[in-house]
Amino acid sequence: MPDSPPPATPSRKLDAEKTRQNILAVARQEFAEHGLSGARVDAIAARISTTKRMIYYYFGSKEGLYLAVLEQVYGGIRGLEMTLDLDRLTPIEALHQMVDFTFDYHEENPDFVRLVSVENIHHGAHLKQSEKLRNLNSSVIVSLATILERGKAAGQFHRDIDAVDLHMMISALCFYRVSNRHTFGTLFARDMGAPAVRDRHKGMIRDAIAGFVAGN
Amino acid sequence: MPDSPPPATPSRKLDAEKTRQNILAVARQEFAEHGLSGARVDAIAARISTTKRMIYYYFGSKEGLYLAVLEQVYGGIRGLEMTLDLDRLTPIEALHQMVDFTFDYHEENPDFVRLVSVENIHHGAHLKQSEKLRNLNSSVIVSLATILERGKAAGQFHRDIDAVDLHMMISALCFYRVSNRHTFGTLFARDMGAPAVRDRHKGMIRDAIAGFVAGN
Amino acid sequence: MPDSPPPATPSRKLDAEKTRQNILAVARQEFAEHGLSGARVDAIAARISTTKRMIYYYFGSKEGLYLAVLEQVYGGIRGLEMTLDLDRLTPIEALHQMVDFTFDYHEENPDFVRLVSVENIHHGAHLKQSEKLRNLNSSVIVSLATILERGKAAGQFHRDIDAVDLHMMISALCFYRVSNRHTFGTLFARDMGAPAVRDRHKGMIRDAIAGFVAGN
Amino acid sequence: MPDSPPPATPSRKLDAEKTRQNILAVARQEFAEHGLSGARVDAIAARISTTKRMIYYYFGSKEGLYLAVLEQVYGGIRGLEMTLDLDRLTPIEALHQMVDFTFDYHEENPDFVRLVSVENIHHGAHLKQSEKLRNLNSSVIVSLATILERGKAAGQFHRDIDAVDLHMMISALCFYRVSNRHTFGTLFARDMGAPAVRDRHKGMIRDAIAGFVAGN
DNA sequence: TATGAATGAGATTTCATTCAT
DNA sequence: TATGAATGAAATCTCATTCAT
Repeated sequence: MPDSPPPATPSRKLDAEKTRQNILAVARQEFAEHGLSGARVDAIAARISTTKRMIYYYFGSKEGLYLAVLEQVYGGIRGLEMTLDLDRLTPIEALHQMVDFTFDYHEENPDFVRLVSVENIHHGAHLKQSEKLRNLNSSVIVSLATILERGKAAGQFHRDIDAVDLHMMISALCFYRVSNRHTFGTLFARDMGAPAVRDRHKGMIRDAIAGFVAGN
Repeated sequence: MPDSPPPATPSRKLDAEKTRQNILAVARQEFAEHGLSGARVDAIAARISTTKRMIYYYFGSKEGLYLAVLEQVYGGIRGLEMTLDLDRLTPIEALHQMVDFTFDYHEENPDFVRLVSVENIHHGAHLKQSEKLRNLNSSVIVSLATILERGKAAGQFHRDIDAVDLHMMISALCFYRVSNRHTFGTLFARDMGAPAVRDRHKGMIRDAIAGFVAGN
Repeated sequence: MPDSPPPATPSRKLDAEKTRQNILAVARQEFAEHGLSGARVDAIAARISTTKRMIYYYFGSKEGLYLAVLEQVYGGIRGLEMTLDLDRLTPIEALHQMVDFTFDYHEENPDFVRLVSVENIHHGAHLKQSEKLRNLNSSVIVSLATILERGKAAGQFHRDIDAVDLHMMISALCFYRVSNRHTFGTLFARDMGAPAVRDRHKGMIRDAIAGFVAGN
Repeated sequence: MPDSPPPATPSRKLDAEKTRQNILAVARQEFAEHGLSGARVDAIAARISTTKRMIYYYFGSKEGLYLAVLEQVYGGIRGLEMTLDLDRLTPIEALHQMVDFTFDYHEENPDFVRLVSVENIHHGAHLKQSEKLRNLNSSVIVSLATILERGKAAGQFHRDIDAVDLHMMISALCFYRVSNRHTFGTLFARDMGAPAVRDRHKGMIRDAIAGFVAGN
């Protein structure tokens, strides 16, 4: 009785948070791998250290868990975007940096790409319904707007383009390579994961975007 | 009474084919709407005049039906691509035409876009497994290669680019707008379906591709 | 018009009988392989030259077909039994001959063995219901009775045994080897199909039966 | 109220095991009665207090359940065989005991006989696939080998016979009476279940085996 | 006589979720 | 807070049989 009483509330809370994160990490993989409908609560349960009941305890339902995954995953990229320090670079360098970041993030996070695809199959219903996600102010638009402004002021960019549209173009080029890797790769006999292909594509996209913004 | 008597013996066969096509059309919508896992055979059955049993009679399984849909849908775009007559146009006009076709096709066939997304969530497993689909050699690559060659010969294109890579860029820009419509539209408060937006994007993509291929 | 008009009714009938036999042969294999419940009408249909409809046309139902198979199969062994000519042999030789015939028939007709097993799983319901089968007078009992009588008269057999019981013993020993081949063979690591095993068993059974009937 | 309060925590686990056993017992009857293909999961469910869902919860599939039944049933006879204490008997008494045990077990457990027949219709596929069943080393072979050895040493047995072959003969004679009860009984107008018949057969088999092993 | 299409009924199996302790 | 057992509802799929011509 005198020795090692169970530590009080704080550790409990830590354990709880750890459990939550454990579930979330496994769920992310499952949802990314199989989609919302295709993922199995049982499969997630089988891979976590606690029991299936905890999923419902912490997240209420399969959809609740999916939403939490979505929030975590979008939070991740938004957080990283904010760490970009582009003001010290020239407009062209900053734009290259932006493209490189976007390219690398998609390349390195195929789960993110897949989850966004999944969410679009569901018409973005969960994203629309999540206050947290709707309020995610995307610093990337501000960053791009600043770059465009500075480039124009410097006489280097002549294209009249909206920052959101530019972001869409960059995203499209970086996203598709990963999202459509399997169909495109199969139909055109390309190994979309090969390093040489990746590097070539990165250069192409950088050039295309820079050339486009520069205008003529 | 005198007009349109039921056709004689062949009617049976026509009915069978009609039934098949009927199922296929409904299935396409369901799979596009809910994905492979999310689609319900019952829901498809409920929308056709025959019974659920017929689905299995004609397609063997839910996956067999999905595969048939995929084959039909890919066959559709490949068929249209072959009708493009670009040889009479200048290289620049031909490239514009190519972009316009690709843009319009994605814009007008969101089901195609969604089905391709769905297939990628499944790692392109069905596409890989279908001999019919693997043998679909895309005339679009030949067309693009010809355009690039002619443009270079005419001194109008300076970019050294592979036709497949160029096709990927065009596709990416046209696909993403539709595939990621919901998440992108929500996060950046854009109505991706608005005619004005559509026209602006079409111009942007045309310019970006033309500029890129021209090189500098 | 003058040349080769389709031959009239007789050929029709021959074709019909041929079709019937064709179906029957395939059905026998299917029922022997999978049992009554396990056999698939579709599988049988897929293997016959005519269509599935013919099965129902000729046999009425799956059960009707099964019954026809059963009748054919029992008719086969009963017919052969009647060709045995044992009267010219000594009682002991005749008994040996009887055992050899029974042994060989089971060994060479595993389908018969399997069908009888299947029918027993169904409590012999079809056999009981078939007038044709109930009326199959088994000459084997008469043959055995005669052998026993002659052997006793000759002072060679001392055992007081009923011909039906003797037939059961012979059948049991010959049937089990084939019917339980898979479980027995697996549990006791014996290859029940090996020629050496077969020959040894045949000798054993002959000896056991002869010894038993001789009495002591 | 005062008596038999529900047991505390372990009750859950006991209930689970009870549920499992309950399903197993009913399934045994169903599979014995209708075979693997003919048995209906619904029918099994209808006879137990819990729902059909539980069958899948505990056994995974219809085949899984069938396998569990098979393992239980084979375990049953093997377990009993091990309780035979034959060493204190004379070789001849021990052999009689062995035959009697085998005879009685088959007579009293027609479900076992039917299940073995069913499994043979399926080519022993499940037995072969079950590690548990493949590892059931049958003490009966050792017992028989010992009896044979002792009998020979005592100059009472002169037959050179393999214990496995001897086991096959005993099993065949005991198994067939039960397995082929319906067809044999019908074809030869014998009530195979009648006590008088049973006793006569038991004596016959005992004599036949003893006489065979004794040799002459 | 022959046939391809069709089908109702019911089979097995799956799944997210909740209960009892 | 935690857990193993349980479950209703619905999903996919199968099968012997019949229809329309």
